[in-house]
Amino acid sequence: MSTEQLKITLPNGDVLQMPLGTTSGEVAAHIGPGLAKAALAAVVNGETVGLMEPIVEDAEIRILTDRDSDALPVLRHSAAHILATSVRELRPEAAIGFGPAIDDGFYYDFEVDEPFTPEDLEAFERKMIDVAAADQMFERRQVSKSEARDLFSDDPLKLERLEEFEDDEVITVYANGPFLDLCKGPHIKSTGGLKYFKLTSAAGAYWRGDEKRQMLQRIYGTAFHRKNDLEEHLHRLEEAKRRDHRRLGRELGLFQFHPVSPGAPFWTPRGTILYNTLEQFVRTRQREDFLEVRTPLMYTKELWEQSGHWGKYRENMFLVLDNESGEHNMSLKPMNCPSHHLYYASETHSYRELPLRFVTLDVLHRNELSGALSGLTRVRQFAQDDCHVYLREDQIAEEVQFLTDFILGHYAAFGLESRVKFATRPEQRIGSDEQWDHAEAELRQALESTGCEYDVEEGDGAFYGPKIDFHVTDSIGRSWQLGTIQLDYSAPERFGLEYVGSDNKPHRPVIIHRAVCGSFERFIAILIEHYAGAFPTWLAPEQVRVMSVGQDWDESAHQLVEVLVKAGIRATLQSRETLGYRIREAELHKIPYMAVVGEREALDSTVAVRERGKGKKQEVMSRDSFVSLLKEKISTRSLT
RNA sequence: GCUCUGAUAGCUCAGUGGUAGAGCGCGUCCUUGGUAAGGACGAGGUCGCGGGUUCAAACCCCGCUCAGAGCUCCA
Repeated sequence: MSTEQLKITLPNGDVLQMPLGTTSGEVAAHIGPGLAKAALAAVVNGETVGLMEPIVEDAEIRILTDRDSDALPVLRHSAAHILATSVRELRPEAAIGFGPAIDDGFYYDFEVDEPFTPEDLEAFERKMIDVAAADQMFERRQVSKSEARDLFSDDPLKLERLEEFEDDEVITVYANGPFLDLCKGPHIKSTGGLKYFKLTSAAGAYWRGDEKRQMLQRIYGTAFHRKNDLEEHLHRLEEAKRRDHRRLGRELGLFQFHPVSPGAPFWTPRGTILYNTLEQFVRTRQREDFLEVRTPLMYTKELWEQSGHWGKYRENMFLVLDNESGEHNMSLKPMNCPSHHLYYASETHSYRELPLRFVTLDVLHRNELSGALSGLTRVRQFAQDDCHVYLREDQIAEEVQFLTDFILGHYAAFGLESRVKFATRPEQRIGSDEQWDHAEAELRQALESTGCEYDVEEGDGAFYGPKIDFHVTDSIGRSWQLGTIQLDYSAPERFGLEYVGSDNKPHRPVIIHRAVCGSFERFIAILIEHYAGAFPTWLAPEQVRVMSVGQDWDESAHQLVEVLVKAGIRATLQSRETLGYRIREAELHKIPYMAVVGEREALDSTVAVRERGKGKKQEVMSRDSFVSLLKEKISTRSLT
């Protein structure tokens, strides 16, 4: 029997002739011994596969080494198996669930009687080192479903998964040493390929993510090809901890929480300045093109029935008892939309008036699950910079362009980099396919016309319409979803909204939901972490800390404070303790400017200015120059 | 909400079935300072709340509250 030849195309365009059934590992070896050694996996016709898998058709092939980010999930998935191998060795009674690679690493779920302790994790980690040292091969096998049933007869969770396959389906299993898993792979060659890894945490997780099913114990870990990458990753985690807004919020005295109102922040005087400054910034930017309205915080259920919230969102609403009827037939508002719709409907509108943009910064309440609350990023009471635009269909493109510029401009003011995502129809939705086709086309075209780059997220739209989501990346590379532009054809129907067209006939407007900050609370949390608490001058709760060298110069220092305050600058005097102590205190509180007054400065009306984080490098300037410098920084909202 | 972990001074945390500890912060006094901690003394705690076990509970057990991690990634 003559061997059939395969055409193997390499990334550089070279074509190799290899026999049918050649493995990608053999291809790598054919290219060179260096590559064979470095090879971890391969991409064959777009699919990531292990090196031992035979190639059965002509293929474009790319060998993955530790330089390819595509190779990381393979390593991490193998790390998950090595973890399970170790857990099975130390805790043989543990039933194995799933163990995939995830964005930052991997996890594996186990069903055990006793949850894992930190000591268990350490023991598993040590055992993983042994397993890696044993250099067990990852062997891929294909079996029938009934064979698989025998192989996994002791693994109830695997058996459950197995039953979801067709009876004649070929099942792939992977074995390394004593450990066998139902797994499509691919994996690295052998356990020895795992060198730089760490188990990070353990927590409960529902079997198959279903809260009605049993709780398994999940172990999280991460793994990298290179030591440097692991160290960088761990360093990033440390850095995130250092910048945690909950910690900085306490240290800098910005906000507090109290058990008597879970999920609702208390803003301190400093935090309130920060909040108000942000709010004022938002108001200033919206003064010309938006109409701010204040609306009630509480509504009867009739409104929520009309908006659809009573049916779909009631679990998240704080219902209020009406003493007269004895019923919970009112609710604090979780969103502003219905009140804006009501206001729109209260007058007859001409097509000439549109677009109309109503903005409300009121307090909203949403009853989030207690376990979901977290600092300022997930709260029960917050305020959105919430806007609803009422417009004609022919205005959509122009409006989306306007709003997109507006939103991106907001993030740029804080030095936040942004990314745009276009989210299309979700599975659960209202409205006909024709409506969706139309809405998506409109929105996409509008987005195209802005010229900004965007990713498409299929199925991620709101149930009433497609949307554009705005994500920002903070200074340590974490991504946050903030702003949104959502097209809504449904609410105008529900609320019977109309405008009078040039034909003197009623027409239905379209609504765009728009938020920029998301919520002020969350946005402030992001700012705190982004700046690590060192706010630019215009945002800093205290902008200048004035200190005298000694009490003899207190009077002079006090005069400087008065000049600064009169100029609208947030300045305070600190004259106790030694100068060194006060400098340290001001640095730790991340106050942008320290202004020192001593004999020299008092005599010629100057001030010695020290900038936060710049150490001893100081500049002596006239008091007028200092005031001008500060005014310039503040009015331009300088980020430096 | 569910699983696990935790809750001790304003903050960060140590600690033990038998009298409550440190550092920082705070107060008073001394020091009168030139750019990241001057010194002395002192005040401050129903050890989260409620029950139980015990001669004795802040410590052991149960419940509650609040907080933290996780509960989307699918052989």
